[in-house]
Parts: sequence; structure tokens; C-alpha cells
Amino acid sequence: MQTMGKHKPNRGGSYHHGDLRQALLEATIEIAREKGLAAITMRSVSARAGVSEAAPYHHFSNKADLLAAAATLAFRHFGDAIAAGAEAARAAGDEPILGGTEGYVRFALTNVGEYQLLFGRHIAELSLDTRDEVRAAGRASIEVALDALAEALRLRNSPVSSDEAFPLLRAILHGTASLVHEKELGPDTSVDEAVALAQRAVGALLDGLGESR
Amino acid sequence: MQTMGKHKPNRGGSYHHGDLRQALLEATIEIAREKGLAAITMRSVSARAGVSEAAPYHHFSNKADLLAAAATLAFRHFGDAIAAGAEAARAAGDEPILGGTEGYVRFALTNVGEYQLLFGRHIAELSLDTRDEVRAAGRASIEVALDALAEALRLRNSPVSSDEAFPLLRAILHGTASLVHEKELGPDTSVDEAVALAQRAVGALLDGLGESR
DNA sequence: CAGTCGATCTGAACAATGTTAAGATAATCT
DNA sequence: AGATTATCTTAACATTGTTCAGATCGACTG
Repeated sequence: MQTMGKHKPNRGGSYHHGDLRQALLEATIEIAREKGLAAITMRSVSARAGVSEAAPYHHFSNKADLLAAAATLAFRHFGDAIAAGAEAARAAGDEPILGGTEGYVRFALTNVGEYQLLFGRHIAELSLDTRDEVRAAGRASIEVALDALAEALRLRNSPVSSDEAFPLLRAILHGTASLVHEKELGPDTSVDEAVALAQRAVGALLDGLGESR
Repeated sequence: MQTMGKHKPNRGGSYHHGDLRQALLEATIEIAREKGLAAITMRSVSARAGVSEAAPYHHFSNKADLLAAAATLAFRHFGDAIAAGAEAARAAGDEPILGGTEGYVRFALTNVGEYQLLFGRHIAELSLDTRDEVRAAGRASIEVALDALAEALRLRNSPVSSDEAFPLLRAILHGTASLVHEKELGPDTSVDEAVALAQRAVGALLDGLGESR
């Protein structure tokens, strides 16, 4: 007796599901959150959606395709977290870029599996068009950070464009998140410590980009 | 008729290998270099060493243990690359930290599989003592970078200690390498571009850490 | 309204992978 | 030389991604 799909409800254990595609995507993200990326299995996802292990293949061509679609969906959650952080900082009179940094890192360390779903190896191994599709969703999700970065550079009279500086910012954010995930900064690094670390790095980067060049 | 072990030579297809443990480690690193981390299989490693698929279990308790030992070995190659870059820069009158940055990034992008062997997820999932062992090798390999960082901070009269700044440096380096691996900076980013990007980020970070704080 | 057709789902199977168990072979020690 | 131990092989198992033939359902056609 599994939870029914929320869209076209499955009328009481019928043969056809109703909206299996959406249910599979949600199951995938749930499992990523609860048990991590490695626990995402065709069988575990299917079971959570209440169907057999072969059913997903009528909606996704293979596992990589399912993960890509789930990532596209998860990028919205990610983007919301960044935007919320940036807005909270602005409301508090702090720099939005530092708030976005906090939103980014906090999401990555709180939802490890979901973050891995966004940036894991499976994405790089996708076919070109599918990958572009996922990356479009990814770019949209961090659009807010790009704006906040531009604002921060303007504030510092930096001669560097935000497009040039954006990869540097991303390297710091992704690097911090990855290092903590991989327990490379000590196995006991707290979320707050990681946030502070990333904010220090971003702050120094901005200051460094502001002066000479 | 496989290549024989280089240590205690296998006398002509005998039942016992001679130095299987070392041969397995070398096979693992070779496969990582040639075909990537995903191609490392108990069977592929065993086949390259010329033994059956069950043989490794007499030298390593499981695959994770084999990968950990291989990573410990690969960290030496990695450390050599960083040290060589730093020394080359010093000889050329440039800052060692920027040369180390180049050595780091160039290694990561030239030997993708071997770099993944060093920092992949399997390391984080290791048992505590095994992980500490690997990490000790890792720390030794980037010792040179820590020294170069201290020197760069001194040069800039920075109030920040190298221990404090080290995680920030690592975030930039690991973040740059990971983003390129994951094709997040455009699928056609060249090694030279990635090196330049990392050097720009490190330079800005150092400048930013030098002034106010 | 009956019947057909296509979409959806199931059950069973396959190959590849990590792992283990039982037995064969060789090296070492006494 | 004989016994003991380490090393290696062969065979098997469970899990995973994937495919295929057939069952079931929904929608459209006549």
C-alpha cells in the first residue's frame, strides 16, 4: 500500500499508475536525500513508486536518463536555496553574495545526496543534448549568484567582469562542498564552519579582484 | 602470456605470482590512467595482473581496500607533480605557489582517472583507520603547496596563517579540477585555460588575504 | 457500443560486478 | 622428507542495469 501519486491518482492498486514519470522523479530525489546517491537503484526507485523494476524503462531510456531528469528537477530546489540565502542577506543589510554562498554551501552539506545528484559523475557521462538540458537548468538555478556577484564587483570598483569571475566563484563553492563531502577537511567539519570557510574565501577573492588586476 | 611482475619474477606461468600485491596496485593505477576510475574492476585488475578474479582477496580485504592502497601509491605521483611545478616556477623567478597550482591542475586534468582515485567517493566511504592512512599520504603529497602558500602570504604581509588559508587554497584547486571534470565550465575547456583560471583565483585569493582581513 | 490498437506495466531472464567457499598448488619450516 | 601455511583457481551467489515477451488498460474507430 504505497503512497499514491499526487497528480492523476492511481485508483486503488490498478494496473496503470496514472503519473508514473513524476512519481519516479520524486522517488529518486527522496532516496537521494534519505540514503544518498548510491542507494538510487532502478529497483529501489521502482519499489518506492510501487511498480516493477522494468516499469521505468517506459518513461526513461535508462538510469542515466532518469538521473538527468531528476537532477533537472532538483536544480530548482537548489536555486531556491541560493536565492533565499541571498535575499535573507540583503534584508539583513549584508552582501547578497555572502548570503548566496551560505545558501549554496548549506544546501550542499544538508542534502548531500541531492547535491551529488546535481554534480555527480553521471552528469558528465551524459549524451551531449541531455547534458546541455541539465546544464541549462543548472545555470538557471545559480543565476541569482551571478547577479549577486556582479553587484559585489561593482561595489568594489573591480575591473573584472562578473562573467570572468563567475568560474572562480564556482570553484570555491563547489570545492568547499566537495572537500567536506569527501571528508578532506577533517571528518568533523560542521555546516557552519564550512559556510564560514566559503564566505572567507569568497570575500578574499572579491577583495583580491577589486584592487589591482 | 602476460607481463611478468617486476619484483620477484614469476618463473614462467607458475601457480604463484611472486609479488601479486604490488602488481595489483600497479594494474589498478594503469587502468585508472588509461580507462578511468569506472573501468577499475576486480576482474579487470586481476586480468591485467594475470591472475583469477578471486586472487586479490588474499592481499586486500575488498575492493575499497585495494583502491585505498592504490590511492596511497598514486598520491606520490601527485605530490611529485606539484613539487615539480613549484620548483619550475621558482627557477623561472615566478611564485612557487602559482607553479604548484599549475602542477596540481595539470595533473588533475591530464590524469583524470588517477585524480579521481585520490579524491573519489570511495575514499570518504572508507573505514576510519584506512581513511586516515590514505589521508596521511595525501597530506604529505601537498606539503609543498603548504610551504609555498606560507611563503606567498609572507610576501604579502598577510595577517592570515597558512594553516587558515590552506583550506581556501584547496577549495579553489579541487573546485577547478572537479568543475572541469564534470564539464561544468564548458565541455571544451583546455588544460591551459583551466590552469590560468586556477592561477587567477589563487592570485586573487592571496591578494585578498593580504590587505585588510 | 464493440472491437481494435497503442501505451503501460509485469515477470522472467541475461550479463556484469563484488564477494565467498572449497579445493588445488607451491613455498617454507622443521 | 613431511607437514604446515600462504597463495591461487574454479565455481557459485546476490545485486545491479537492462531487455523481451506477454498481460492489462485506456482511448479511439467503425
